[in-house]
This record gives sequence, structure tokens and C-alpha cells, in this order.
Amino acid sequence: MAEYNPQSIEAKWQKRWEDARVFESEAEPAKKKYYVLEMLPYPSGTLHMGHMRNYTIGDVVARVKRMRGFNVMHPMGWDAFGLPAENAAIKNQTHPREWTNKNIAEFQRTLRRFGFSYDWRREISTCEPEYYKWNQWFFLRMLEKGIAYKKKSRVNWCPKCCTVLANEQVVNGGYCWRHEDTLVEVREIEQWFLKTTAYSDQLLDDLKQLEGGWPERVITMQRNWIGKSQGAKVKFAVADVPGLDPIEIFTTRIDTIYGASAMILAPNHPYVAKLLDGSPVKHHADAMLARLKKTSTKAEDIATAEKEGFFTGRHTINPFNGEKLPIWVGNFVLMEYGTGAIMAVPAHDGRDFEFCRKYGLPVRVVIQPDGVAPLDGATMEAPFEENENGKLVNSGAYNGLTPDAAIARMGADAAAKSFGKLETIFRLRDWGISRQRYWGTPIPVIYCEKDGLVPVPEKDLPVELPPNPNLTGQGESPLATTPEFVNTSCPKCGGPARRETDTMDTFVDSSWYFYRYCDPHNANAAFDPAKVAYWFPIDQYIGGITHAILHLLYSRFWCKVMRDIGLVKHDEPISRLFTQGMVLKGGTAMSKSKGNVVGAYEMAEKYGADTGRLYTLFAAPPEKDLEWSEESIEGAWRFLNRVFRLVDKHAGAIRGAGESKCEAASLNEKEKTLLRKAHQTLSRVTSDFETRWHFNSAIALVMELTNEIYAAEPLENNIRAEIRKEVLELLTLMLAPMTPHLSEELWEMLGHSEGLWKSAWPAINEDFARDDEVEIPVQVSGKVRGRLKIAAGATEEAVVELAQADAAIAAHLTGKRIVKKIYVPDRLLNLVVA
RNA sequence: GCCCGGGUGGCGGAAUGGCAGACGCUUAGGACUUAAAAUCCUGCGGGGAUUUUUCCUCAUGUGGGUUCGACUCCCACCCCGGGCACCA
Repeated sequence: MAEYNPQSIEAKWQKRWEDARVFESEAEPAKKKYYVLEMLPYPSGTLHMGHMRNYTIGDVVARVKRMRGFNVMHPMGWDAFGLPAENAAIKNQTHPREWTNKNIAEFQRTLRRFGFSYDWRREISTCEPEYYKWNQWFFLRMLEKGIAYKKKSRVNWCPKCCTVLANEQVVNGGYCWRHEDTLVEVREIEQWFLKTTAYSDQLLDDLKQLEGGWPERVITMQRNWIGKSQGAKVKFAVADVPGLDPIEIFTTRIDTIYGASAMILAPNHPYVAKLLDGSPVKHHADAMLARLKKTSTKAEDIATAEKEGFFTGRHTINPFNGEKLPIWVGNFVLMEYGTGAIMAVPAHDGRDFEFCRKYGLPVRVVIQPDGVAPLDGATMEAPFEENENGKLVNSGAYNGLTPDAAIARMGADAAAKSFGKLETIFRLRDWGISRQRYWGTPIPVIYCEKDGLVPVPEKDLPVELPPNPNLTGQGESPLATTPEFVNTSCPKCGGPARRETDTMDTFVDSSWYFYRYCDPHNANAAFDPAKVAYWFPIDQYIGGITHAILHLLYSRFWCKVMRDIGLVKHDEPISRLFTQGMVLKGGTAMSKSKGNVVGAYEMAEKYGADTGRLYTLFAAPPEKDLEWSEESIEGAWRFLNRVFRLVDKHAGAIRGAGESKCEAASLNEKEKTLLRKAHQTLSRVTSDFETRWHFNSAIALVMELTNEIYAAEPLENNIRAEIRKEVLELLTLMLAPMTPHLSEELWEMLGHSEGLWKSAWPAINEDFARDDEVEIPVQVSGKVRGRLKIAAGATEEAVVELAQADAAIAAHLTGKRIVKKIYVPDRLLNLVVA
């Protein structure tokens, strides 16, 4: 009697897989390909079971597809640049590279311990010059095309850190994450941007290509993020300050313009100061402005914040009817959206209604809903916001038009008189990629006094990070205070020049890394387009919902840029996306800071990788959150032991049985029953793997089969060795994608000299799987009153006759008339009585 | 406020409109053992009837509806989780 020893079994098979190079694959156009990918990890801390769930799901898919005959690429790499490495380096007086590489080694050790079927030859690390050289190369292409550009932009600046903070590092409504008593300032700094907005329409329209393959909610989140809004911009002249240009407003409802009661500006609109200069309200305006600006910070308050504002003392002219309107400043108008100025139409907009009622501004109805008594602006209690089921009133020449028709006409008229035009705006903004940090890709640009901005010539790439940076966490970019990096010569004139000291956002690295996997060691190009053409698009991408917007949007953008410079042919890089649920412990996501992690390596040491893998697949369906339970993992461990003992017990006899085959004709009843169960299980497990991704119910089915085999023990009394072989082999093969090490071991025990990795997914034998006899419930008026054993495929007449002959059922039929019979073949009979 | 998910035993969870609770955990009992662990077997939603057998009945957040039949479809509502949020 052997014992299940996962530690030795797992080490043994990992070595054999590696020696046989089982998971290595090459682009071979004659073969059907499958590219499965899990989001690359940021190597920090240690891997816990939350991470492993992601990789386990991907590995099951990869292994199933291999058994199905696909040429599978399944790579892994490291998102190795980023702030935590730099902060850790400052704290521990080490180099970010040292810290990062130590973590990578630890991550790799853990992933290998779990036996994931990665092609490790394709491993990439984004902090290596061989990789980030191509970030720089792409940047230069984008610079040529005008997609990369520099502009002044507002950034979050912490006066104590003396550096720029990312939005995520601004906490509690405007304070620094590391100095919670320090208010973050807004500063204007020159920053590099990528023109994602040049692709707004494509990024939106191509979402259609992803329908069916991506989760609906991810598509929705991206659509909202891009935020396309069709409307109009209209210029309103300023009435009582000479020499000021007109103020432009944005509206989606130009059809309501005759109902405007005021113009409202964002508190930080550049005109506010000009309008207030010399205004009668100047004396108290500053205090009010400060107050309005303050209310717009805290996210939670925005929902409950009351609309507030003040009159500037100035007026504007409605270009459509020449009406003189007061100009107000309001806290609910955002400078970041549209033009930072709106027209307030209280009768037809909820926010304007609230604001105008509060300050006593007039409410004028200009859209009269169909079929109701005329609305009265003075008394109405809620605005009429619909843009259908109504007609224009009080709108001069436009009276009687539907809102849609009015929008078209008024847009055209405004354009003809050049005070406005219909326009589509987007919420999406350009991607700011400048970071004033060391541990990132240097932006390959040089500033020369004579020649100005000069791109680094391609032959000089990569611009490498200096090995000994001046890392203090203080002051501006560390690169700026490292003279050997900054000082260089101009590629054009050879004169003295300075390098750009900003580095790139790490989302740049992850926007195209999956292309590099196709050709990871190419020294002459980011990749060979032919290899990418074979492997792309990615057939299945698996990761957390946390990346639903930024990473996936940037990746889509990058793909389109690459397509436009001729590197790839597809519009979208990822055909199918799967977002797995989180692993929780004590109700919250595992994280080091919460101290509730279950370490992956420790897990494998205690129970073995196969048990860890099986448990994460069994405990919940993959898209849902999973609450970690130490008791349940014992159950997974017990099950694998059970399977091991079963195979161990029969392996000797099976090996002795040689190559004899199961023949349907010669089977006895017990053999038939067992084979039927095995093939029925196979049939359902196959569909759980292929179409439904219900790994948890697939495992339940395999457990059920195992229980049935145990129930038939001692098998040797009734079931011939070749039948036992067939059944135990199916069991082994069905488990193989989930518990690959154990399955290999069992496969060998069953007498196979060739590795299981060479096996195809087993074929369902329909003859074995077919039921001769089925038990069906019989309902009388929808209530189950009995069960019948019937021959499979029996006719309705035969079944009804049997039912009427059954005493228990007949009892419910006596004295009643059968008014309807519903027979679902081999499933159910329902007799409706009156 | 809007948009997604989700609500089924003590717990995790199963169920193309067709026997609700598969499978696992927990737990109780039994077998094996000097004993324990491991293992194997059996029971385990509530209520009721019954002598074992077994039968009845209620039950998938709440209230309606469609249907011969609803965890599943439709309408309204409640609760939980997530995302977005004054987007003009």
C-alpha cells in the first residue's frame, strides 16, 4: 500500500515536464493555436492564494486546450517597474532592482511549485533594458505621429514629499497618503501625454467587437469612461464688461435654450476673475469663491452637497433671443467637463431646477409635454426632462418642433450665424504618462539649447537608467539629480544638452507586454509581426475586475496605434476576457496590510499544490468571490487521498491485465452500471470545462463517480480488470487539468510508460453512456405522487398506462378526470386532473 | 441618484422552465483499534403523521403574475456587495 505523498510526486513530475519541454510551443501556422494569458503580476511581497486562483483557472484552461489538440501559448512575466520598489529601496537602502529581482525569484519559485504549465522561455521582466527599450521605441513612433506630446497640466503636489502624487495617492479628499495632515496642492507642470482622445470614437465603437467575449459590465464601464456626449457649444456674449470674448457653454439640450434663466460658471473658470473685476459684488466674492471651491473635494460629500452659488453682478446675452441673463458661479459646474460653463434651464433639468428655485431665478417652460395641461414654470414641482413626447413652446420660430428636430435646426442656425455648432465631446482625456520617479522607463528625449527638443535617435536606444541613482524620496525626479544621466550631448549638433528626467507610467509596460511574449528575445524589434499574426488575438485573458478600465483601455489604445503604424492587423488585442472573483478571508480580500493572507508556498508545503488548486476550483464558481475555509481544504485533501488509494489498490491487477478492451456485448450488469456512470460523468465534465467553466460542479461530478466506485467495492469480485482500467483512467484524465501532478502519477501507476501529458481528452462512448432504464417522477396536477422505472425512450401511451397501474398514483386519480397529459420523454410525466 | 452583480439548509455551494438542496464542509452515531488519529459505513432543511416501511405538508429575500409545472421567466418591493457619480 503506497501513500499519497504530494511533495515527492509534484517534484518528480515537474522535473519530467521540464526535461521533456512539455509546455514549450512555437508559432506553427499549420496548427490551430490558443493563446491563454493571466494578467502579469507586480512582484511585491509574497504570493497568496488570492493570486493562485487566477493562475489556477488559466492553467486548467491551458491544459484542457492542450488535451484538445491546440497549440497552446501560456506565458508568464513580471510587471517589474513601479513605486513600491523605489519606496522599499529608499527605506532599506538597497537598489530597486535588487528588491525587485528578489521578489521575482520568490514569485517564480512559488509559481513553479504549483506546476503551472508556463513556457518559461518566454518569461519577460519589464524593468530590463531589453524590454523597456521598446517602450522607448514606441514612444518615438508616437512622437513622430504627434500622438505623444508635452503640455502644461495640473498635477497633485505634496509639499512635504516634494513630488507629484498619482490620483490614487491623494486620500481623504485632498491629503497626502504619507502625510495625512498635509493638503495636496495643485501645480501646473509640463508633462508628457499620449493622445488617447485621438482614438475616442474607435475605442468606443470597437467595444461592439468585444460583445459576447468580454463581461458586459467591463464593456459598460469602458463605455462610461469614454463618455461620449452629443450636444452643442454655444457662445454667449458678455453684456456689461467691454472687451471680453464671448463665453462658450456646452449643452446636450440646445432645444431648451429659450428657457435659459442664467449662465453658470465653474468656480475655477478663467472668466470668473475677469467678470468680478470692478463688479458691485467684488467685495464678498472672494470668500464665496473659496467656499465653493472647497465643497468640490470630498467624494462622499458630492452626493449630498447642496447646490450653491452667487451672482457675479454681470450679464450675458442669449444669442437666440437677445435676452439678458445673469451670470452666476455654481459649485455643481465642473471645469473638467465640457467648457466649464452652462446655461441653466430650470424647467427641463433637475440640477438647474434645484439651483434656480433656491435663488429665485425664473423658471420658463419651453417644452410642453404631449397630452397634458400646459405646464406653469412658477408652480411646477419638478422639471420635465424628457426629450421625447413633447413640443417646443415659448421658443420663437421653433415653436411646435419636437426636441430632436429643434436640436438639428438650432444647431444649423447657430453654425450659420457662427455663434455655435453641434459638437460631440468625450469624457476620456489624454493619458498623462510622466512620472517624476526613478524606477520606470526613461522618456527618450533630449533638450538642447540650440535645437530644442530632440528625440533620442533609434540607434542610441535604450536610454538606460543610471545604475547608481540619487534616491531620497525628496525633491523632484531622482534622474534630475543624477548628473551622469542628465548631462549629455545633442544628437543633432553635438553641443551640451540635458536629458528628459521623467519616466513613464508603468501602465505603458503592461499595455503591450502580451505581444512581446510572442517573440520575447528579439533584439531587433519589439516583435516579429509574423509571430504576432499567428498568436493574436489573445483567445482568453484572465484577471481581476480592478483592471476593467485603465489597463484594458490603454492596451486597446496601444493596439490601435500599432495597427496604424503597420505592426499588427487586428483592431482588438483580446477576444475573450474573464474576470475572476477575489479570495476573501474573514470577509475581506486577502492583503498583506490586513494580515489575512494564506501564503501560497506554505499551502503547497502543507497539502501539496494539487490540493490547493483543487480547493480553489471547488469552493466557488470562478467568477464569484471565494471565502477561504481551512476545514474545506481538508475535504479536498481527503478526496485526492481517496482517489489515490483507489487507483493504488487496483493498479497491480490492471497492469497485469494487458491490453484487453471493453466490449459492450460482454458486460455484466455491475460493469454496465459503472461504465455508464463513468461515461455520463465524462460527458458532463466535458461541457463544464468547455462551455460553462463550472469547475466546481465538474469536481463534484468526479467526486460522485469516485463515491460510486467505492460503493461498488470490492470491485475485483464483479468487475474485470479491463473495465476497472477504463473507469480509473477516465477518472485520472478528467482530473488531469486540475490536479496534473497526481494524475500523472496515477497514469504511471496504471501502467503507462508515456506521460499523461501526451494524452488527448478522452472520447465519450455513447453506447456506454446510454441509459436502458430511467426513473421518472409522475406528477398529478404538478405535485409529485410517484416514481416510475421506464425503458428509455418509452412512448407516452406506455408511460401513462404504467402510471395508472401504479397504486400510489392511481389513488390521486380516482374520481377525477385527466384533462391534460404532459410527457417530457425520459424526464417527467404530469397528469392534470379536474 | 444611476448602472451592474447577488439573496437557496448550520456553512461553501448544485440544479436547459421538469424530483430543490447534487458535491463538499460541519456535526451525530456506528465499524475498525488496547486507545487515539486515519479510514470505512449511516443519518443530518423545518413541521407533522406513522410500528419499522413510509406518507403528508411548508420551504429558494418579500408580494403579485405567466405556466400543467417557476430557484429559473415577467412586474413591484426589501436587503447585501461592487462600480460610477452634480457629465450640463
